[in-house]
Amino acid sequence: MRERSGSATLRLPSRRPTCSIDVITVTPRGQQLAVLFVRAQQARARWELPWKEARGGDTMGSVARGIVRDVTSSDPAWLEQLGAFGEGRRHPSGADLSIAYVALVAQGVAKHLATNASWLCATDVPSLSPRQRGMLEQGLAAIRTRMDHAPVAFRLLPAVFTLGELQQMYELLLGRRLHKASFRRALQASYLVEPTEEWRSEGRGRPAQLFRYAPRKKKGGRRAVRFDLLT
Amino acid sequence: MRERSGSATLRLPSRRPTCSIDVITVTPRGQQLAVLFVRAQQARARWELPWKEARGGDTMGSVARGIVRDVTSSDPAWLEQLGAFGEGRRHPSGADLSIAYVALVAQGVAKHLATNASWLCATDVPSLSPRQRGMLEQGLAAIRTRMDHAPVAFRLLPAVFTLGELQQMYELLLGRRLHKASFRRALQASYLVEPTEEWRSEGRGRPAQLFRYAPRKKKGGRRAVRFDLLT
DNA sequence: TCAATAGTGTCTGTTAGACATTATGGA
DNA sequence: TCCATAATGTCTAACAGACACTATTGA
Repeated sequence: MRERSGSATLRLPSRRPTCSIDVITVTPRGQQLAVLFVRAQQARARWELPWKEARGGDTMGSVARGIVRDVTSSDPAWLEQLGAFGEGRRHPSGADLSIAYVALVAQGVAKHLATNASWLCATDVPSLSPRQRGMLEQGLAAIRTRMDHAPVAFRLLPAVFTLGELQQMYELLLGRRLHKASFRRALQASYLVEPTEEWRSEGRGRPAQLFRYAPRKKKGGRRAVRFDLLT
Repeated sequence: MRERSGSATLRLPSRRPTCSIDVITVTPRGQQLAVLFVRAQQARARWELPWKEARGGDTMGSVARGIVRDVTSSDPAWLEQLGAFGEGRRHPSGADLSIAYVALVAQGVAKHLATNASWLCATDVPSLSPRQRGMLEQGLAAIRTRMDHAPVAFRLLPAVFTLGELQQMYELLLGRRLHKASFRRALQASYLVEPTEEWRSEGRGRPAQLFRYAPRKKKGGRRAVRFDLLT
């Protein structure tokens, strides 16, 4: 690395920063979101967000994806960088800075969870290091606000699903209730799903028609689905 | 740094990554946005986004703020992290990864621009390294989409301003035209400004009333300003 | 028949955007 | 008087959300 800086005064270098890649891995579990944690074998070990030391060789995204694969033995349905967290030194690794990623994993796909790994409810997370606590908070907020939910929701569902299941997935990701009629209107306008001939009965009540993900553009292009909709 | 990783398989470490802090510094200039670039003294030197090597000692945000101060001799009105960029090795510094920040500087505040620094029009940027090109693209997009424009627009304007000037600032930051009547309706509903007794004439046409930034909450709380408004 | 859930039709208040009109300065 | 710009009033189509109603199953 060139020992220059773009017109900025150069401080005396102390040392190269140490750097970790951390992943906030989230999965739907019933009516809630669960977050993936790991902890060391020893007794009284604290839960941590899974992380790995960053080295010069790999791209950050592939390291993050590898962490998810190693711990859950499944590929994330969605993976996005959250940002770099460096304030304070309080990270399980002691790294100077940490690049955080948010990953979404489909429900039940992670059959072979690593030992010492566990899904914990997002609303009741264990005590973490300050840096990982901030990452987790921002990561859950990013799921609610930053991502485009349409393509993700469908990757978290089976190939066919009821509109009720789809709405529940949206509500889980957005973290708020949606209005049923408005949800279906917006969905119809978005041309994202098409009905199948199948129906599924949950045991009581009227059976629900099954739909599949089939994005099409119609006249005037696909309308944006707003989903501001509140109950 | 502990030589462990959270339940993930550990690759053979190659070396600690080298890391730079880069800043996309943007300022309003007339009807356009201008971006801050620097270049080395030598002949045929390419323009670069200003950057500085990250060391263990400083927080990333203070390094980014220092870069803006050093080059523009003014404080940014807004500074936010864009993310970490590490794909490829093609950065002026040769750093393995770069933490990018986006900064907004008020127009005309930067009186003492560093030598070899220049504001270039955002729509006509020079050839950059692949990594910095990606950063710049995402940075300009983040200004349009990610930030909350209300508090920033006012920090980029003088203490009193016309509603036309305010709308132009919003249009500049959002990168699109707004509908005048809708803009003023939304502004009124937001309780963000209050009129002064002054008027300013631009030479021709009816003089415009001057307003000042005075956020208040009224009954039912401040309504969200949507500014989806298109001409 | 009743409970429970799926799906749909209608109504209303809100509002973005279009458009027109008035207000007020300079040339 | 004419033009340019500011500021404001009115109209309409779109739509979020509420509500009620029908449809279809199991108990």
